[in-house]
Amino acid sequence: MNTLGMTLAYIVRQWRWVNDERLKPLGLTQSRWITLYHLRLKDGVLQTQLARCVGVENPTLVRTLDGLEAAGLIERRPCPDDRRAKTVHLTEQATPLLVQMEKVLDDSRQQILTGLSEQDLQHFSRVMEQIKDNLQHISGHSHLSS
Amino acid sequence: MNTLGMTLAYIVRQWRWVNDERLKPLGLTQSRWITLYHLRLKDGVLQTQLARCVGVENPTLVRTLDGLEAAGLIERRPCPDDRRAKTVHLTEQATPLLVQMEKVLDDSRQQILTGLSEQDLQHFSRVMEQIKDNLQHISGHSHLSS
DNA sequence: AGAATATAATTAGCATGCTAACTATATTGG
DNA sequence: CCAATATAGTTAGCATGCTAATTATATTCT
Repeated sequence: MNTLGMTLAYIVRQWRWVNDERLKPLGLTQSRWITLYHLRLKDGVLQTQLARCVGVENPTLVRTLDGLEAAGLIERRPCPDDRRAKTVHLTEQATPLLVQMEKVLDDSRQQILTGLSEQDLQHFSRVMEQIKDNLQHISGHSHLSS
Repeated sequence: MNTLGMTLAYIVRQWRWVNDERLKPLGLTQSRWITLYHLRLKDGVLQTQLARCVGVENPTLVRTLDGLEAAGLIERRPCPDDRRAKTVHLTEQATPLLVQMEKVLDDSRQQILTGLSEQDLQHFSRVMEQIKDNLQHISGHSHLSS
């Protein structure tokens, strides 16, 4: 029956668990890592834009950023063009962490996708994209930017 | 890069959102539905076994069952063989709901998987199973029973 | 210009996942 | 038989997703 959806949810939870476990020594969690990952691509974006990239709602990102700011890994600066807005920046302390983080998560990814050919993964990704499109069509929004 | 994992997580959240939205009129949520679904297959199981089927930890299930019990959809009964344990049972009030629920979620599923052939889905499921196996190998546990 | 509306960030509070620690009972080993 | 250990259910508290409502500032329309 709907085993597909349930299995998918289970995989996502397990994947997060593995990542969280391995990021613990670095003082990171998966949600923090994802945010840093997107920040590295677009340092200095507005929060709202960052939330879109990460694929979460604004209040969700606010809390993640609070944590990262407290940990000294990012900085929020007032946006000169718009006094409501803030831009988000990586700090220097973040740089070495990013490298280690990358390595840890590449390892995880490789282990998790062991035994799957490039072709398998391409097919899998195509199906995922179709499902994502269908969902966005249903729900109306289209959160994710990238 | 790790877009695969992030896309997967996003899909799961969106899927849940769609289901929750549509189950709202029935007073249900996805987690409650999943629990009822498994209960229908194995009415009268022990909580711990049910948690395994659902694929969540015991405390997570406890809270879901609290909600379902308060809504009059399930019943916890003391287990005659083991005074620590309880068995979980669907109530009569649950029966009509199960039918409606099933219909709602079949519709969702069909919409969400629109445009994908049987073959696509089989391939997709094979890859999912491989990923699940890899994750279970990494994390040591093997929560999910079915 | 000024009123109405829209947008950026935040706060508050809910849902659902988790681990750690507790209580009551079973089971096992000396 | 009884002490040590294991197991079933629960509680407490954290993480991370969400929506609704707030505050401050921009934008738009008359």
